[in-house]
Amino acid sequence: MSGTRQIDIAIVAERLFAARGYYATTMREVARELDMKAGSLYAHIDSKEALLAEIVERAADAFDAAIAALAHSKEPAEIRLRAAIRAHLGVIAASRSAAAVYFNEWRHLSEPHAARITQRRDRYEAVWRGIIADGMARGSFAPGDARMAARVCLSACNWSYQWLDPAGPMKVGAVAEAFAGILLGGLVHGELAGISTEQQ
Amino acid sequence: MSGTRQIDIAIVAERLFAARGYYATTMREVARELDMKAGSLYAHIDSKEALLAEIVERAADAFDAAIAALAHSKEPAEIRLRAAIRAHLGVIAASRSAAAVYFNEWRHLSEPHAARITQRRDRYEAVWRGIIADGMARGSFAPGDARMAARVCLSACNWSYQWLDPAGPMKVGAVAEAFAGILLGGLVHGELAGISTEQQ
DNA sequence: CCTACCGATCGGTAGG
DNA sequence: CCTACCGATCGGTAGG
Repeated sequence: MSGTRQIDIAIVAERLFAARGYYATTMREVARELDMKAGSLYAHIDSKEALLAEIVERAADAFDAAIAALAHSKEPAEIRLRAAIRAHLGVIAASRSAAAVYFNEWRHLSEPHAARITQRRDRYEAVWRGIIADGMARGSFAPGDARMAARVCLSACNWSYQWLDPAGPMKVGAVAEAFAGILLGGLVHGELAGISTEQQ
Repeated sequence: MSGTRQIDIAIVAERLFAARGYYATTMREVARELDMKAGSLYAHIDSKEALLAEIVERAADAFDAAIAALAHSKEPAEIRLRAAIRAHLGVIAASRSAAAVYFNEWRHLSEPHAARITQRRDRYEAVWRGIIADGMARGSFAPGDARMAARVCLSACNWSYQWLDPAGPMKVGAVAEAFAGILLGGLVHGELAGISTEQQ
């Protein structure tokens, strides 16, 4: 279940699943990068899908862990949201391929598992929504639809996995500051009112 | 090349590619939804990949067309960016599955084609960057890194394909207003300075 | 961890 | 547009 060889396999699979996609990656490719034969992989794993499940679940763990301390913090909402942005981008930067698999390939999990991931993602989003709703309630953010505002923030942060590169010219902390500057600026000073209830 | 039957095939393929992914979708599934046999598809299309290429290219056309008038408009940057957000979300809402294929499956195109799509996407991003740089130069947006700011805005808008639903409780126009409220608020009033050049 | 292999299925074609 | 089929390749297993 957790031998060192099993970890090697997961690392290679994570990279290939991220680069080519789950279905486009064959177990023969995974084996080849480890100088093994495809059949030998199954001494360490149960199935290709179990491998995907493990990678996705571990990525969800990383996101959860990164904001766990913020969920019930008593800090002001601006501080908490800024920290959440930094944490979220930090997880992505620390493992772009895990993030890519988490965001793109989870849907290839079969049914009890896919629903579980959706549920975890909903809970994660609820933490962001809670921070923003708190800021609106206390008046540090402009009043508005916290659910939609959380989605705007998370959408921006999620997509960054497409281009965020820790080895790139801009450090992850600087990218997080840019995100926070715009998103917090918008939440504090933007015109969010009126987007709340008048929709049908 | 463009018979009505060929369009039917593209419509079905677009939906299945979006729902299951390119590799996970078989030509037999596409055929089955059209009450055909798999082999018969090839009287109308050249290959599975050519079908993907057509869908992706058409989606890129839709995004380009939606902001074409904004690229060289003389309007103020706030107006243009707001219009770009509305247009972008409008394209996604009008065809979520095309957007999903465009964002997720283009990488399965083989090489001259994949590079072409990357290039088109870069040019599209450059229009957004141009609008934001213009706003910063004229002082209607806070000074900062226009490239990064454009990425924040586009990242938020792109990810919306994951949940934006024209049949949902919130109208697309209202969603666009929420996006514009936060993103424009952040660009106008946010703290964007200092994120520009001091990175490595 | 390998050899050898299995049934299933894939994209695509030939010939009508 | 169908029948019939092809070579290739897939995830996975048996038996060592």
